[in-house]
Amino acid sequence: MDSAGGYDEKTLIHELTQGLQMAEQLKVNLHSPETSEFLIQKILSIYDNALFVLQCGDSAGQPPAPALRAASLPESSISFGSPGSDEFEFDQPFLGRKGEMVLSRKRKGSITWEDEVRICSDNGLEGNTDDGYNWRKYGQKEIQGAKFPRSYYRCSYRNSQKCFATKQVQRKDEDPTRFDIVYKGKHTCNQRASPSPSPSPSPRPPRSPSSLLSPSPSPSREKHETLSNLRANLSVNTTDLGGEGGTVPSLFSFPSASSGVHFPNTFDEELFQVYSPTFISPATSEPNIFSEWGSSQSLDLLADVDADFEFNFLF
DNA sequence: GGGATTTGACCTTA
DNA sequence: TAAGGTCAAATCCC
Repeated sequence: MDSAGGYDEKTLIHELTQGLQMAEQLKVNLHSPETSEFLIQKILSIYDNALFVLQCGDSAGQPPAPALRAASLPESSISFGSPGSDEFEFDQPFLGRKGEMVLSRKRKGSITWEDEVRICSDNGLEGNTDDGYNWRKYGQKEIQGAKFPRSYYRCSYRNSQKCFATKQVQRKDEDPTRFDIVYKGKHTCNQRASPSPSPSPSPRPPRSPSSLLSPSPSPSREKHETLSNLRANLSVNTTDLGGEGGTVPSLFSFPSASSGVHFPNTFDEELFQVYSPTFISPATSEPNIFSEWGSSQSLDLLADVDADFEFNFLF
């Protein structure tokens, strides 16, 4: 159970502490323009949220809708693995949100980033984890130790545009209103780049309430509405990120970084070149879904970052 | 009829 | 060898 407030005093202190840490990291990383820019974005975001919390309190028991907040990166952990592969493999075992080691049989290599999405069930959006992309479900699997099955989705444009992005959606055991969404691979399709109506395949709504894990693809207009609804009802849980164990800070987590953010030489450039257009710059006409994911997004770089990266992210 | 979902079987990896 | 991930035939829905 989350802290009832979500954004209580403790959280506020945590936010401010994070901001302080980010400022320190900024001081260390002034030589890197990209890193500096990123850290500035994060600091602004953190303090923006802190102010918002102070101003608005916690009337709804949930963080404020983050859509307009300075956001840059998805609430998530991102795992980087071996380079040069366009296959979307899996991340490393990682520390869970409560600090426990998540044992998984995931494959090494490639990039994943994980999001925890809370879906409110009182507005008909339950199970709608639409993130602006069109996904096609290709599998569902019972996962050991998990109460709910995991659903597997791939980009609807896998064939037509050779877009090999995939995602996994897992309803959380402890809170069925929340979903862990693990994105794998990159979108090479144009479905978010162009605001024109969605090309075939024509989307359709979920066929039944049982498809709670099926994000319903929708036409762009409906998608906008859906996103608007999500914006108002989607929250990203950050309260238990590193909460109890404290080993997974809600902002940065670098395995080898003791005090400051340290980007491997090839990493920071790749990261920012790749992510900036998507996560930081609201350049696209489509709503930047990642910018809606809240104020306290984290970017956890958890896996092997000792290799050169050749990834090209095209969202 | 075409496209999406379901689901059991098969494949891959640790 | 077990578990996670993917395939593909069957089924459903518009």
